[in-house]
Amino acid sequence: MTTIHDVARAAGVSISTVSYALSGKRSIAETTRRRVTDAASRLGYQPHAGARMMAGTRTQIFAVTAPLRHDTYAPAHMAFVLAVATAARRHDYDILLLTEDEATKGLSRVASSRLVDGVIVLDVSAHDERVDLVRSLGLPTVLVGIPDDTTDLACVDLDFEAAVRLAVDRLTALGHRRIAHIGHPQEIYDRGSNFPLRVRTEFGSYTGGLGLEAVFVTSETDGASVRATVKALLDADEPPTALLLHAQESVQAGVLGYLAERGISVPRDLSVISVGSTFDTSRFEPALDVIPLVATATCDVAVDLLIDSLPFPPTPRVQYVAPEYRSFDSVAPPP
Amino acid sequence: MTTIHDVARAAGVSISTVSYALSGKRSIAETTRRRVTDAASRLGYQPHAGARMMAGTRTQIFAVTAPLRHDTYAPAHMAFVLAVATAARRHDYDILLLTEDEATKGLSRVASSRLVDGVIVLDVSAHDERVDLVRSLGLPTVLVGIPDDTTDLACVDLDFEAAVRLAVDRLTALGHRRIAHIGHPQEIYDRGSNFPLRVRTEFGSYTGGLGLEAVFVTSETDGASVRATVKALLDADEPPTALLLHAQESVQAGVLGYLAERGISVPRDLSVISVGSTFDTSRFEPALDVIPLVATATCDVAVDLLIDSLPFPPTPRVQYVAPEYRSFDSVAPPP
DNA sequence: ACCGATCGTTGAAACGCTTCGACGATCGAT
DNA sequence: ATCGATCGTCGAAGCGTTTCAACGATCGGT
Repeated sequence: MTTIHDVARAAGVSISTVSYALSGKRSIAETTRRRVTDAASRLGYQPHAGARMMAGTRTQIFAVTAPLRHDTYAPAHMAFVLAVATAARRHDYDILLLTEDEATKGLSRVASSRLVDGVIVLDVSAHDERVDLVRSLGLPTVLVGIPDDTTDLACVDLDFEAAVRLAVDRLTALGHRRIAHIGHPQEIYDRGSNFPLRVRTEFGSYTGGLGLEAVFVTSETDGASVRATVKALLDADEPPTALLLHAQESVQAGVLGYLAERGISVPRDLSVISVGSTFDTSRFEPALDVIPLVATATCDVAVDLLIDSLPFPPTPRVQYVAPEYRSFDSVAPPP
Repeated sequence: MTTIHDVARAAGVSISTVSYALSGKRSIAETTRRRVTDAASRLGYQPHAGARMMAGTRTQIFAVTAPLRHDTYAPAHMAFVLAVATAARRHDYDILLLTEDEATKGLSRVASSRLVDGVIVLDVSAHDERVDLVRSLGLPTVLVGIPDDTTDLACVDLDFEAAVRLAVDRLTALGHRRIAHIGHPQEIYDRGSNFPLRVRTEFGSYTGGLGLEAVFVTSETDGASVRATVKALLDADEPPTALLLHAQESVQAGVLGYLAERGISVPRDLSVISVGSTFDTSRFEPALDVIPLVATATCDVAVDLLIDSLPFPPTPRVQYVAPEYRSFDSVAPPP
């Protein structure tokens, strides 16, 4: 292993000069700096992580806690973890993965052992046990997702409310007055899951404010339930002319399958928009207009927030990421 | 932050006594040990990770590299990462997640900065660029999956060959003589993906050795291709009486869907076994007998191998995890 | 030609831990 | 009673880095 001593010797300077030359924390003559960086890269010098943690104030590691609940959609989950890792690497940070059963114990442990400089908390639910913990830990932390009580917390999330309004506006602009929102299984709402609730609530109040006829329905995820849900919706006296989907991939696919089966054409007979989806709706048959939940967008913001505040906790705030509408021609004026 | 000094003062002993009492590396009088451990837990003492790395030889961190290819099945991927993390925690190890674009650069970095004590390489393919790297790094490493050239490497994987034999034996015992193996898309085999090839090869040679009529077919993952593949199989002159499935979840579901559509009853008309699957085949309709690829089983072995060898690289070897047959009544004698 | 400021560089301290060598006390064997 | 071995404890060195205080050299202003 090559140490800072080796580099110093090779460059013919003292170790402090090497340290300053590489960190840029003091002015160093350009020629000296070159000699040092050359020697360093020639020897393949990498500072000893432990020594750096010990002497400096940074560990260059973030902890990420990402609970895997039984109804977690693994691809999205993975995408968020990866997005955090990628964003962190851009700032020379590595990611320490804390598993669910370690969510609290693990956080305390890495905090008091000074292993990490900060924490990214993923998939935050309305009442999340990790929230109180990070508050008490005083470790720089950013939450991805918004809990009920955001006191003292820095949170980042897609602006689901704006996303709903964006979708509804698009539909009303085309003349739709009767819109149905198909959501997640009931259990999700009961448990206080974060954004499904926010979507549902905003859908209710925004359409209400506009004087629209709006219906909200939950649906279990199995094929039969999905079909039954959509059937009930379409067989009503005054069926909706547009659907706002916020549910898992298989459910949305199931809805489209059932529509095709009944010979209902999208968007001619019925307009459909997918909101807050983490998967690719352009590969559906037919492709669906979508206001996606983009892992990279959200996680980039979260990591930037954390980096900027170091070594202190970020200023408490709720940072919304603006929604973006992606059109694949699944909406049209009502028939 | 409470340091070893604080504990020493509280317990009325020297810091070296604290260190020995907590590590157990020298004999300490029982009463002294008690005083120390009491003080430590009372003060909530956690050794400083950096200091420990610096002084000791262990960092208590493993790196995990888990590339996310475009055809990676995310739930399985996640399950393996989690399984490694969980197994590692049992030995007081944390997991540093290396993302795909960092697969090689990241490995070198954590190696030369002495950030990790070892590496777990997940989802190894036949010709994996990470393999040469870990060989040259000399860092204790265990691969999950088996590359073509295993020289100097410690590898762990399900015994896919034995799994195939187990499945075939089950079928022949019931009297089946014509078995078809539906595999992954052609691309997967072309790329040299590891276990799909091993399954295909063993299926060919084992059924050949038994004098069975065996067919191997690939299938793209879209619904139409799956249906076409199965149709061709069943419309042959002498159609198979049993299917051995080794493909992704949607393909296996598609096969079952098409069978149902054609009014073919499993297992009355056709026996079906799923091999090396990472998902839950018992929730299929009908449920499928399966020889699963269990993430926890494999990763536990991998982590144990690594832990046991520390601080040296593990003895090179290929360690197979025995397959296990789980019956859900999807096989029966041929009609 | 001299003084103070600025610039580039250096030695040394400090970070918290592990571990080695040493030392007094205790004990069993002679 | 004496000696050697064993046991429990301790002081101090050392791990590789960052950073502070300090120092000589250079330079512009008088």
